[in-house]
Amino acid sequence: MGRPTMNDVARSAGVSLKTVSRVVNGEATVDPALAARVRAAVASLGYRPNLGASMLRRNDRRTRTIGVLLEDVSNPFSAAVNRAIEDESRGRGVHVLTGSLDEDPVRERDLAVAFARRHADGLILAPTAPDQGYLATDWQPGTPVVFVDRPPTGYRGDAVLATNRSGTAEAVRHLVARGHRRIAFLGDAPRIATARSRRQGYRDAMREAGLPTCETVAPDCGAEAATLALLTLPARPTALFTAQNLITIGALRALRRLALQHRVALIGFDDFPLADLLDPPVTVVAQDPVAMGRAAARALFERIDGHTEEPREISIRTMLIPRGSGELLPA
Amino acid sequence: MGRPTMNDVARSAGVSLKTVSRVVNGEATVDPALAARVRAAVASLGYRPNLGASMLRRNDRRTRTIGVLLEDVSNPFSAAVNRAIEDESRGRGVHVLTGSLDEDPVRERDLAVAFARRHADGLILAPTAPDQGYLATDWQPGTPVVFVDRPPTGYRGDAVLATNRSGTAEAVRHLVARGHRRIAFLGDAPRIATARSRRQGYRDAMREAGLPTCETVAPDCGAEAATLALLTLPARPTALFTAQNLITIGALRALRRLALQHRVALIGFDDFPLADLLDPPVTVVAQDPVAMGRAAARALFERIDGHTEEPREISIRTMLIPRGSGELLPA
DNA sequence: CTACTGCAAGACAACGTTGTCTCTCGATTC
DNA sequence: GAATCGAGAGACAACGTTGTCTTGCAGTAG
Repeated sequence: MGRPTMNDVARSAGVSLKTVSRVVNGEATVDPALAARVRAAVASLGYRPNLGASMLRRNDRRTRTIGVLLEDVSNPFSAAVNRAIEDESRGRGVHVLTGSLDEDPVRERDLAVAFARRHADGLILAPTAPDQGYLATDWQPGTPVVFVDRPPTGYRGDAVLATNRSGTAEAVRHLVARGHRRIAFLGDAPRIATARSRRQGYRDAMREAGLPTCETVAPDCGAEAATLALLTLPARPTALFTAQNLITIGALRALRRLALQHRVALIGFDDFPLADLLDPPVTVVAQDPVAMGRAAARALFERIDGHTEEPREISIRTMLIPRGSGELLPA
Repeated sequence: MGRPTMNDVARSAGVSLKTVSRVVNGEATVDPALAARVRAAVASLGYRPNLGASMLRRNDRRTRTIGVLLEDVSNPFSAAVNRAIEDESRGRGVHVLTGSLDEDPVRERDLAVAFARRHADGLILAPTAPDQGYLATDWQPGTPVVFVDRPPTGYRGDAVLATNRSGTAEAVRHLVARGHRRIAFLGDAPRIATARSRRQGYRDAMREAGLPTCETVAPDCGAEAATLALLTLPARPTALFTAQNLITIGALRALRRLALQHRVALIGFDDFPLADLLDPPVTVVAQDPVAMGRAAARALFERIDGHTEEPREISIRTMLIPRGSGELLPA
């Protein structure tokens, strides 16, 4: 004997199947006495409606589930986006299936397919594959996709992006204004869209100031080594811009190691907890992952509700938070 | 016209519905020529099986979905647990529905009910309600629940717990061994099970050493104020044990504010990023959230696979990581 | 040449629910 | 007092799949 069904409840209450359905769905056209009998039977049998079966039959064909694919739900940025999406979904009775991509294009595609099979009502995706063209065949046409953090390639959809380029340019100008002329940029591989935008911002500001650029690609795990190499150059930079969280932390370690943390300025992209408790406190270009998650969820739900305008690009402003490390003057 | 169904594929390939089903499910008893026709039709129509309908009819009645309810998927501990569960599920083709409870018992129950309606195959729960007795009526009997981080009350199930009590006692002994006699404990309200265990560990060690206890309940948001109050007492403690992440950080801020960070020792429960870059580096009792998530997921899958032994309690060892703040000597 | 075997493929019911149609019966209207 | 109406309740089909049973047909043995 599996779990009880509406039929079991109907038999137990001595009414028809359909009457149970009406009571369970709160339709008003049921005699209060019958409704009470039904509710008693529901309680005594421990009946619980089968959402899958109900979905199958209903006209709106909604599973009230969305898929969320982020870089890694355990990193602070993705986790905050994830949480904001959850909060935005809660009020609508929508639940969230999550997946971490770890920069793996195959996983991105596999999980998109898996969520499509589950008939998710929509997808929020921080793309990692070089191209999202596969969505045209693997994702259900007509079911909305909203991109977050990184723009899509080869597929059209709303995108919620931080002001990567202008935010970085602002930070570099901040360094220039304090007299720095040798400002190095440490960033991710240009394969990643956000890395490209931030690099552009750096170049914008350096060109404006008529300064030569100095760019390094720093792998997440090798950021400390890359920074050490940079800082032991003959004409070492007097300021660093680190274009991503893990790189910032690697750079901090390198500066600490060389006891240069009070002599070389540093601004990092993306805020992190305790940045203000370090010595010196770390100046950052803060993103607003909560606003990004919220905006993405809202855009998705608008589409799910039938909005059918041209895809939009929604910018979430970054904010320069001066704390000390970015205000150090050149030696 | 909605998305194509097996029937559409069958018509398009000129075969029966059932043959399509066989091909889609990879059954061997289909003529290769027919199978090829079916596959072509699947591709050309963009057919994607409806997992909900399939679930409904299949004998095993599995949704290949589990529910995960944690304190807050954006806090580093929960996020790491969440990620470990995801990794453990991936290989089994199981997807994860997540929810954040924010210490709200109502939300715990509501989300458990919602996941039950969705026929999740199992639930991993970090309980926040004072009692999980509701599961007996609201959760499907026979569908497994595994508890993580905190033990259940009023319901039996496997539980994966950190060594809260012994880990705390070890840390307090560490302080005692360095000559501290006035050691204060700052912890969460005793409503929370882990807070109680850690408090017990503190009492164990203090009694062992014959020292008087000094305990404060510090709300997450007011940890800094609570610490300030404690440190301005006439006979102020020479060492602090903070029983939780946010409290540790509040205490750090308070110590910094009073410029006591090099004079009052501090050990915190639960590690956090950058603890080693602070001044002084922060000694912690580290939990292993990845091991906890993994153990919980494995236990759940064993139950789903039919294991039916007595519920177990699985301990995940904490580890004292001496970094500096816990090795300061009393003034 | 007939009867039997085996296997591929189709017909049909069923999973648990909701949409639609029909029926009954009491209340309202002229 | 007969015709009309409305509302509550049930019968039945349908959603998209899979389990089971039946059919048809080729191959084999007697």
